[in-house]
Amino acid sequence: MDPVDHHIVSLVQSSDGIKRVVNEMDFFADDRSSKQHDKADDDVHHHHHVKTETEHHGADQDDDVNTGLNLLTTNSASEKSSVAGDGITSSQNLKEKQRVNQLADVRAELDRINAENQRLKLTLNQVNSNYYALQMHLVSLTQRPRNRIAESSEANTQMNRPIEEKTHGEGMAARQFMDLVQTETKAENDELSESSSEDRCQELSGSPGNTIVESMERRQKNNTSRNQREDTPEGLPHPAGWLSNKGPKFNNSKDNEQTQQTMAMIRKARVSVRARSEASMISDGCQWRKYGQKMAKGNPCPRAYYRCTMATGCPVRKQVQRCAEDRTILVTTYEGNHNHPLPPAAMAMASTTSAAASTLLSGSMPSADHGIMNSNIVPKGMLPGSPNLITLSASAPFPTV
DNA sequence: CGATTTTGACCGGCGC
DNA sequence: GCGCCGGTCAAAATCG
Ligand SMILES: [Zn+2]
Repeated sequence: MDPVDHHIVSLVQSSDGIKRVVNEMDFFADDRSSKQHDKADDDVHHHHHVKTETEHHGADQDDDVNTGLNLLTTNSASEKSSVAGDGITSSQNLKEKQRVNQLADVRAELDRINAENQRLKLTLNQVNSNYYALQMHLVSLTQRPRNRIAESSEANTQMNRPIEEKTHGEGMAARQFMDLVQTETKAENDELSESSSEDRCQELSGSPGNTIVESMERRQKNNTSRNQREDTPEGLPHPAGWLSNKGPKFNNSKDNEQTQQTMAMIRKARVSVRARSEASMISDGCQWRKYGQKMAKGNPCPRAYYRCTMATGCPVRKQVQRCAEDRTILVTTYEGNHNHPLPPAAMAMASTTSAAASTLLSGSMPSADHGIMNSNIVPKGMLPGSPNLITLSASAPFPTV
């Protein structure tokens, strides 16, 4: 159980590749140089620049702080003028000067700290993104041998039923992945989620036994809403934990943007898995509490809403729905990232989904080896009793880059 | 008795 | 504003 998880962590921490990758990301080199000067103007400038792409909250805070300082200066200025009438001007002036200097220093310090904060935030984004990429990689690596074993040992009747076509499909899978993502993302699929469920079923049945990867995309509002919206992502799992021990410097402002987008996407990522199952719910290793059920408009099958109860406050939700006519197909859509470590069985799936989603949505991982990722992403060996896994798709709330 | 399911109410977004 | 719709809440019911 734990070994797998632990394996991930250790691999993350000790891998040279990661460190190198992390080192590559250094997109505030300019800031650092300017920061060393401690020049207020530069900092302010950067600050402003940052403000545009930061979250709402931070900007407000900054404004508040600045106004407060300004008020202070005005107050002291008035005081000075009133006192200056007495006659002792030089000492007062000096005092005043000192004070202003102090204030400037404080302000500069504050700006610097803000910049630092911002930089750390970006760093965290980067690291998270890479974490997901690596996680996916690891899953793909750990799953391939398992599948091979499963294939070799044909004895298992219902357990770990390997998907048959996998032999040559490995390289294909990834490519299909990307291709489909590209094409389908480009093509306007307005509301794939419900209305086109029939189509998807057809697609699915059309190539039964073959892994189909779709990318459904539900555009919400404008693309503008992606930059901010950084409000306490409770969905972020352990990565924050091992992040703290290191403060790597980052580079590559180009990757930065991509990373941010990727992270934003990962946060809202939806991964839908369609499986062929008679059971009403596939066991994925997590505990779920049903919190709702609705009848979908287009099809007679109700849709059930579940919430993860493995940890209090885990934001992960999933909805399970049966396909309209082919009732044997069960569509499970996961949303969010787990708050807590998952049991390994669940990890096989969940990490795959989230990580695959990250890859899907970002198109290409920032500063990660693309070559190694071509391994099979689709989870195959699953929990006993779990049906053949047919499809996996991810959706982004906005058109992918 | 605690956890989970059921199920109608409720709510926010969106199109008219 | 109104009604539809997808999604969630929460009280009651049910389960183990
Ligand atoms: Zn969870």
